[in-house]
Amino acid sequence: MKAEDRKTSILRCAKTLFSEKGYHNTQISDIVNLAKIARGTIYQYFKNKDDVFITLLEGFFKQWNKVLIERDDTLDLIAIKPDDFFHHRIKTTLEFFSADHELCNIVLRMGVGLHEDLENVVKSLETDIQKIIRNEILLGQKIFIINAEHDVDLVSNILAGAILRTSYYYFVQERNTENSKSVDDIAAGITRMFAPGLFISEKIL
Amino acid sequence: MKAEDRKTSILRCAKTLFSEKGYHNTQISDIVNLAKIARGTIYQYFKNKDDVFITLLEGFFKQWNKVLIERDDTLDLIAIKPDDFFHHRIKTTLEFFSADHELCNIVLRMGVGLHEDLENVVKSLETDIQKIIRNEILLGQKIFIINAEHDVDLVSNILAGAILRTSYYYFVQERNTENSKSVDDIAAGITRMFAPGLFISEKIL
Amino acid sequence: MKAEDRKTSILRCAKTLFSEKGYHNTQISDIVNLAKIARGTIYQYFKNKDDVFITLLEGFFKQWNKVLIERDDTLDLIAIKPDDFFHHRIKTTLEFFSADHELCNIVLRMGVGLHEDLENVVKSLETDIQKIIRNEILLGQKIFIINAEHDVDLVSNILAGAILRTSYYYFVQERNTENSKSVDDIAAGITRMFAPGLFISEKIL
Amino acid sequence: MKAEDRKTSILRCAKTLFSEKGYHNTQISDIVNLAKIARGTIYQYFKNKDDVFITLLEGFFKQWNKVLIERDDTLDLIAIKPDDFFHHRIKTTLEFFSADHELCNIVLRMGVGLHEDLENVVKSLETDIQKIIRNEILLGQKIFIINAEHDVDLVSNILAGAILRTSYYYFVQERNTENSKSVDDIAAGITRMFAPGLFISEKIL
DNA sequence: GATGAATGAGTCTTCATTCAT
DNA sequence: CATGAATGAAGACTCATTCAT
Repeated sequence: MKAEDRKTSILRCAKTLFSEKGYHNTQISDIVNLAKIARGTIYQYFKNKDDVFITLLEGFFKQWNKVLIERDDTLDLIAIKPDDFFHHRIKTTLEFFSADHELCNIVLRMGVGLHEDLENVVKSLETDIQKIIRNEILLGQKIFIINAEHDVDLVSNILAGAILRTSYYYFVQERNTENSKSVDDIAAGITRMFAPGLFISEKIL
Repeated sequence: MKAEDRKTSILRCAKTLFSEKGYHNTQISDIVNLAKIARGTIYQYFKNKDDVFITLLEGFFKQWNKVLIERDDTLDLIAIKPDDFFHHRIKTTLEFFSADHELCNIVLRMGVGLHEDLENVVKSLETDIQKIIRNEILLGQKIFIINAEHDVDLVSNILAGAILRTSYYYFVQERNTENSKSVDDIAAGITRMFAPGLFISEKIL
Repeated sequence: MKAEDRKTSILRCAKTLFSEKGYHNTQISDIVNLAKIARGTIYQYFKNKDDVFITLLEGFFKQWNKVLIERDDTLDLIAIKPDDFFHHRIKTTLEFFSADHELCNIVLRMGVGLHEDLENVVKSLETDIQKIIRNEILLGQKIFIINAEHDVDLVSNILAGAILRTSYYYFVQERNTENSKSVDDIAAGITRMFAPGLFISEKIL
Repeated sequence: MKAEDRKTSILRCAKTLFSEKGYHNTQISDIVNLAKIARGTIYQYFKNKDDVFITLLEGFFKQWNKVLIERDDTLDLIAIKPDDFFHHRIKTTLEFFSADHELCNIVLRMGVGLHEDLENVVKSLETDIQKIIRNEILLGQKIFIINAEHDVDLVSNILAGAILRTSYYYFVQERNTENSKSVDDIAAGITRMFAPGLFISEKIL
């Protein structure tokens, strides 16, 4: 197997296990067993266990960013109505989470209670998500489509919390149950909830 | 020292440490050192490390429930306007989190990646919070003050996510920084965000 | 409660527990719980855990010796036939074991794998039993009722082993099952087995 | 070192220590020190301390059975006289014990006062030995060479007890003292003791 | 590159014993 | 004498990481 493929295969196995059992309860032996390689081989591709985990998280964040940008290219950013854009963004993020419930589980529930270093990686990831939302809101306020009364920090945290928890609920916890919901429905529901309070009313009407 | 006091003292020390370092990186030795007791003493009061952690979480949930009920007694539940009640509930919960940022940190960030048993305790705690919110919303819809269009599961998760994340942001992460905010302001901000979309408009006006 | 009674009560509880669970798996807490006394109290009556165990074993051996001597007083040691005497002794010992199956269990199965000191106590106890048998045989050979061909060490060990194991089998293992046997039957069976080889034939016929 | 060799080496060291100090007083550190390996290495080959001990006992029993069967192949089972066969079997077992006095010591004296599981292993081992003897006697009775008056359970326990104790006495306790005896002499002595009572007289004469 | 045996620091947990009240 | 909270030495077991082959 080529080096790059082996690395990918290890990451795929690690993702499954970290998602199922969390960081601490996933042993190096679990990963190498699942990947059908020898104990020592994993250290040819990763510095240590933390390195495997961080590589996974970083890949996730890069991927998410990329998806957001690609999807925006399909939109007419001038003509679009504010709540349509809100809905589009929510939906894109939810689709991303929903496509990989293992990654979703790791980011939303796992990987905490780690060493200080790792802890910071996880924290900054959630913070990054919130920062991006924050910038969107700031922009919205500058161009008078988002109510300027709202505190931008507060609202970005509200949205981040709502999106992350909703993703966890529908894509991990209730996945494949009768309670599950389509991404469309979730995005529409979130939009319906937030739009009236978020956007300058005239623009909506 | 009397037995009950010692137990309380151990719990207080454990809370501080679990909050600072997470479950896995808090050693029994850390706890007994901070509590200034001998290694074995902690095992007179708790079956094992898990037992300490679970006792902490259970105490938290009971406490939260109790605070909610007590605060409701000060309200005229008949006369109060829906968004005032919403604001009151948000504020009470935020006050509770804000009063004990260590517990807040444990519940919102820590205690994951644990054994299956423990994992379930933590999960069910967050689920409990969401279930209580869910019931409030259901009630609100029945008495026509909350928009029946909203899916009750979705909205309760949105609110739980928003509240938990906001609490974490302001009470743990930004605590004592220039970004920090009063509970009043946060509650008002959350209400302002949700009220327009949540409540039947005539009732608000 | 008077001091002597308390000591007796502790010993009785300890005996039950040592018999049930063996030395290592019997905790001081088990004993004090069963005796309904405080943890520290046991140390008023015994130097330590070993002291409790040794007191028990020593009491047993004194008791056994006493019973043998007392029973012999009821016999006409001159007139008795050799196999009757053999039968009498076997029976007395078996009766003694059978009367206190807890003690029997401790002596025959438990209390090994201990500290060096304790180990020696247990060893010397079994050795004492064998030594006593040895002396009887030596005497029997001197007065020409026991076949002088037999090696006295060997035969005494054979008898000790046979008796100890038979006791364990019938009084501990098969106690209260359909396999159980009366002391009389066991004694008769052992006699029937040993008499022909042990005794000078003319005396038996 | 190859895996199988290492396992064997650990077992050899463990046997020496369990025999010298008993189960409870043999620490994992003692074993790894003697085997000149690291603390963790032993856990690559055995689940835990119990596993080492049980492996040892099981190996012993398999070995003993094998030796008995192999030795029987050298006999003319039709022509042999009953007391010769008795003598042969006693001798084979004694030789086996005598060849490995450490194992002998473990089986006859140690490994008691353990957890319930282990206790049962040890018990069933002694029971197995007795059961095998029992079957031989039953057979002897069926073909009219062993006195049918004897209770088969009783006699098998007598023999097991006599053999186990004699082995312990000569191969552990008095090993290398002036009291020690050759295997031949012990076997002859036991035969002389049991033959007259055990076998139908005509067959002997 | 791949292997897997070996390592040993790090942790939890137990339990006999002490001692202030 | 009795109590029971406190002690801490001791021991089993884990698991990320290394390294000779």
